[in-house]
Amino acid sequence: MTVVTRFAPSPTGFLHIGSARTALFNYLFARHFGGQFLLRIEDTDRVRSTPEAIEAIISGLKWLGLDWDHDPIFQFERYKRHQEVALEMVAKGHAYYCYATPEELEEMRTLAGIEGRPLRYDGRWRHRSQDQAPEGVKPVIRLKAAETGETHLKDLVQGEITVSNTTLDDMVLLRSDGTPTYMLAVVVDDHDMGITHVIRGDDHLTNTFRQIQIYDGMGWERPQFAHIPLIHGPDGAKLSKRHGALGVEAYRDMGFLPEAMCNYLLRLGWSHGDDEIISEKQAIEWFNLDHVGRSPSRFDMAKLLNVNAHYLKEEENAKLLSLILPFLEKILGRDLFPFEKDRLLKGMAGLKVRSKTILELQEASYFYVAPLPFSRDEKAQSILTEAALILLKDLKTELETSEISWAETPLHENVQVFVEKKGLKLKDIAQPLRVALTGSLVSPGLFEVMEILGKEESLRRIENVVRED
RNA sequence: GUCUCCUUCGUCUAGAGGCCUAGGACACUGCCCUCUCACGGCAGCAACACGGGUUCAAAUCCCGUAGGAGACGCCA
Repeated sequence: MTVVTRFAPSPTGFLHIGSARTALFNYLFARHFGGQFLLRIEDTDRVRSTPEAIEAIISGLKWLGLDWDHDPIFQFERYKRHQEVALEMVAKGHAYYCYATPEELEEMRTLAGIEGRPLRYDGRWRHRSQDQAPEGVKPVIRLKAAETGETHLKDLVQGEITVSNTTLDDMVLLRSDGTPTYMLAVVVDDHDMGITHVIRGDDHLTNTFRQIQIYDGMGWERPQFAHIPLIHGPDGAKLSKRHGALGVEAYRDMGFLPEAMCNYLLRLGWSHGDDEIISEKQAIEWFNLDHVGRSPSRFDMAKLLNVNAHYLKEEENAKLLSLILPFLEKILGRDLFPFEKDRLLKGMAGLKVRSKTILELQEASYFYVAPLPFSRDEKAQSILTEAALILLKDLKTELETSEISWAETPLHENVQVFVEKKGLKLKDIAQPLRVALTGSLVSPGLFEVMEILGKEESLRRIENVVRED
């Protein structure tokens, strides 16, 4: 049997981090078994579904590299099929028309709440005949759920779960306007699409028992279910916007790499022994549902940052350059010259080990192309004492006249000798020199920077601070 | 309220009755490296929710208790 999984988001907002993980698990599971991963947009809520949200979901998935098979299926386009199934359920005696008004239902729930009963529909139209239908009320179609016995579910993550059928309620399958509810549409679509494994958030776990009633009523084979725990915020409560329930594009904008996001999300709730850094190839090879945990996990920005920093270090320099280019060109208000790109490319190795995100990388790299004079903060400025400036001036003269080749190691040696002759240590000139070259107290290694900037530019930068007074 | 699920360091987790004096990673602390900041290396801190069983032996199995989460819509 070929494995077929699906990701079925409702386009009512961005692709948030929990959904992204669900998509990732479905993707990996399908790829692991050489099966198919399908995308279905659940847009039956006509009021809340938007084209922008559809776009956000699709671009989010693409960014993460979770490519799906075939064209996406839009659930709303299948509403006739859903109606057909609802009617068939009525014909088979597994569903019935209900004429209760929304006000009536509201009242029913309030009363149940007061009396401490479950907040469920009481089945008042279950046994009434349609001749008693009130004038002008359009009915909904409700499931005629089993009232006795138990329903068993062997969930691939949660294990065996049994629920008494007395807790099931007669949920709405078809709304009074003829549109299907989620409960009906998922089941029909999952069945028609040949989904073999439904991997979704465990907020759907209790729904599953109700959905099983539809599979059974229609005589359809049930798929395998795997309900994965939700992601919680750092405080253990449901993930909210305050702590990370952002769209994946927000993480992209914060400077995270898609590989890092996937790796982090994968390890949240799933493990493979002590492995932490897992490539996509390896993830596909290793992933299955056996090692998905059953308890909810908390979103931890610090760990995400760490994983991102790792992938940043591994990433190719040219790729990183292409990621920071738009930022630099925007600040400078012009395209970069080839020699500037060249500098950045050479400097990338030293820059990327010092950055955790692309945003940090952008800022850290700016000095390589920034125009003189640098804007310096107070601390950097305070390093440039009179004594320091004299020292820099001497150093400049020394470097100008020296015949050494302008490369990291000889520069290091040369400057070393220079300070020692003055009875000083390298650290005595290091910070002033750094401020002159980069405008900052923090940067890649001095001599690496000097080599990359070249003799002319390095001396120009030193001259620039020396001349200020 | 009713039903269902969950519970190992602060966080993510390893752990399928003896390999557990409970391992790894992040975070944190200290040291080393050192021109700054990082990186890297070394070391440290730190957990089986609680109470009963079963067993020669339990983090692992069973039962309670507590705490947490989810579901209970003509939302998905």
